[in-house]
Amino acid sequence: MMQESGTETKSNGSAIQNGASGGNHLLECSLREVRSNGETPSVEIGAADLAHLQQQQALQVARQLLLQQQQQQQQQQQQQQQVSGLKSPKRNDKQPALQVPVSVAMMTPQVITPQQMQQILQQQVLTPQQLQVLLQQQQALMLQQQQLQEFYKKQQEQLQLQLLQQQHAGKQPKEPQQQQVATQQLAFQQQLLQMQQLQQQHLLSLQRQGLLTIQPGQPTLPLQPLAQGMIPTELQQLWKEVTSSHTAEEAASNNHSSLDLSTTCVSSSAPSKTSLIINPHASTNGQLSVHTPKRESLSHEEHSHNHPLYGHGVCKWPGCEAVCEDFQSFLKHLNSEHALDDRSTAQCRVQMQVVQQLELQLAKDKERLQAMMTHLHVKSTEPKATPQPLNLVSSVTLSKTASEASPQSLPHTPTTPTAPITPVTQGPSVITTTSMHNVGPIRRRYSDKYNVPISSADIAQNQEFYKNAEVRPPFTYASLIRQAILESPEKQLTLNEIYNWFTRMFAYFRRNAATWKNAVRHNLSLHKCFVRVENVKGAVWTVDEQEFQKRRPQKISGNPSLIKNIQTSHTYCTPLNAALQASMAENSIPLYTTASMGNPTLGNLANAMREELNGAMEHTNSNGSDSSPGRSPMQAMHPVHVKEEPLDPDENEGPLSLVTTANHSPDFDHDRDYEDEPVNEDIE
DNA sequence: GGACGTATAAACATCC
DNA sequence: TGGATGTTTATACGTC
Repeated sequence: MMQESGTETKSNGSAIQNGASGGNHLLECSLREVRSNGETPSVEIGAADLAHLQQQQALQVARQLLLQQQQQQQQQQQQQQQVSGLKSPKRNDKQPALQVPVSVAMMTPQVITPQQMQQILQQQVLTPQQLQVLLQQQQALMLQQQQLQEFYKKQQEQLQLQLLQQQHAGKQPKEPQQQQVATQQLAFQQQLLQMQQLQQQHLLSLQRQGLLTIQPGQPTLPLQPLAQGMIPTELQQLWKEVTSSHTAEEAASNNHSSLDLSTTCVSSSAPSKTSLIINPHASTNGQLSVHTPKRESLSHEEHSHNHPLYGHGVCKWPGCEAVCEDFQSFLKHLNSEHALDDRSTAQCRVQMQVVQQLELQLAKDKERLQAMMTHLHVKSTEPKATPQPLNLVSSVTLSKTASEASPQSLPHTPTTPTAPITPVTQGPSVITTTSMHNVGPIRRRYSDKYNVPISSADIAQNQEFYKNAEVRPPFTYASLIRQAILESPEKQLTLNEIYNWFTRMFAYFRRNAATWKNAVRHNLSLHKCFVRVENVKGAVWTVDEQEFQKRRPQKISGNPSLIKNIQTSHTYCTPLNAALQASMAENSIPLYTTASMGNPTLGNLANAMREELNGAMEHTNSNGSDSSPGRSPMQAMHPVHVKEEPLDPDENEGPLSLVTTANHSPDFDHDRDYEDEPVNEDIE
């Protein structure tokens, strides 16, 4: 037992340590690889060399600029002559030829691409702090670059527009216009050049700080197209999946087609409903039309059901949550507030990163799970001989299609009583693929380890996570309903308010409403602890705590081994949150690691763990007398339960699954009786 | 193997 | 009349 606890704590601690750097996951991985390899940079170049190289590069860019400027002017002159010489309007079709030929170097001032970053990391030994500095500066530069790029594209469009007008007019003097165009281009290119130089200086400063060394064999941060540098192949795919609909909508509504993101999205090969929205034939001059008959043929109702950015009358654009009464107003809101501008694009990128991080986290947790299972498998196969680790893995990697195809036949809960592993019971691994991809109403069983009564602290700590990630919360319906009711000011809610709480608190319950609402109603009716009260407004539901406690008696009262038990239970309950936090922190998910979870540094996590432990001990010593303002019903019920114990002695035998028992293995299942929820309640 | 708890699905009744 | 609400039953699964 103690050994197991120690193992848990230890592994958890390592997870925390991994997350302590707070840096990019990829960087961390690379860093760890580097460290594990024990490699050191073989050759370094000095600051002077770097500066020299960069100067040369800048000169080269400038030369290219001049050359392109000349070519461009020549080209435009030719174009003008052609346009003025020909009467056919078909010439307008060749507008793309008027695209200002932007040098790749121009569009990509020296920004370190992820690949470059990895290369660098593979050669350097950087501290997490250095990495963070590097990353922050890099992100700032990327943002600047992105803004410049978009500005440049707007300029291009304006130029095209002007040129078009000029061509249609056909009488305007061409030379001044052309000069103006050239002047604008030159000015902007100078801006870009300055930007590039700034970034070079930034890199130089990094190099001086010892954050960056570059091997002479390598080009100094080769200039690559932005699209290649910032959106690797996987990221593009991810982008397609994640943002296909909304970017398409935006692209259409804003009549833009030049943005890389939009085009990337539109070109997605994955069949999606948005492919209907976008009329492929409506493209004129490479631009998407705003409204097409095909698009209008889809009812708003259908849109409102399908649009990932709209749900429950609320705009789901990250950080928006504007209330839109109907889909029409939502569309207006979307077009007005989330038009294709710098902010929206930046938010898209952020979202993209979030998704990427989640994917990374998933992959990492899968690995960790595999390692844990392998470890436990080896240990536990000795006494028990029917482990099925492969099944466990396969259940985790179930595809959505497979899950939906034959939900019953698949091992959603692959644990068998004899299995030494409880696969999906690690805290973070609540984010299983099955739950992530579980769309249809799949009948699945969650073990009691999942169906734990909710803890206010649990939900508070992971609130943001469950709000955003479509992960099934590891709590029973009854616990969730109770939590919803108790969270309300008057400790009573109408059914609809309970529904709203579910959808508000858990992204998971924003799907399959019929299923879970039915379950909610079923639970309300089934459990005596939920009391229906006729109110002025109508019927409201309240919680009868005594009844609720009857269902889950606490063995804690009067138990001589109380302290030990509390500690034991704490050993199990802490890793859930800590592991979840560590996992999040490890993968640097800012969304979930800021407000809701605090700063997931090693120190903070350690503090949190200590506080939890202290809370448990205090709670133990106070013997259930709770002084917290948010009175925990559990704690409040302790005396009541003492009274009831003689009435139903059998309940003492029952499991006390008041706390997530996520990390324990069947080897110590007998300790479940001692798990206690108020440990978490105290924190809140 | 049975009791128990839970999830899911469905049928049905009632009310607005 | 249809949807929301509430009740009840059946079934499946996991744990003890």
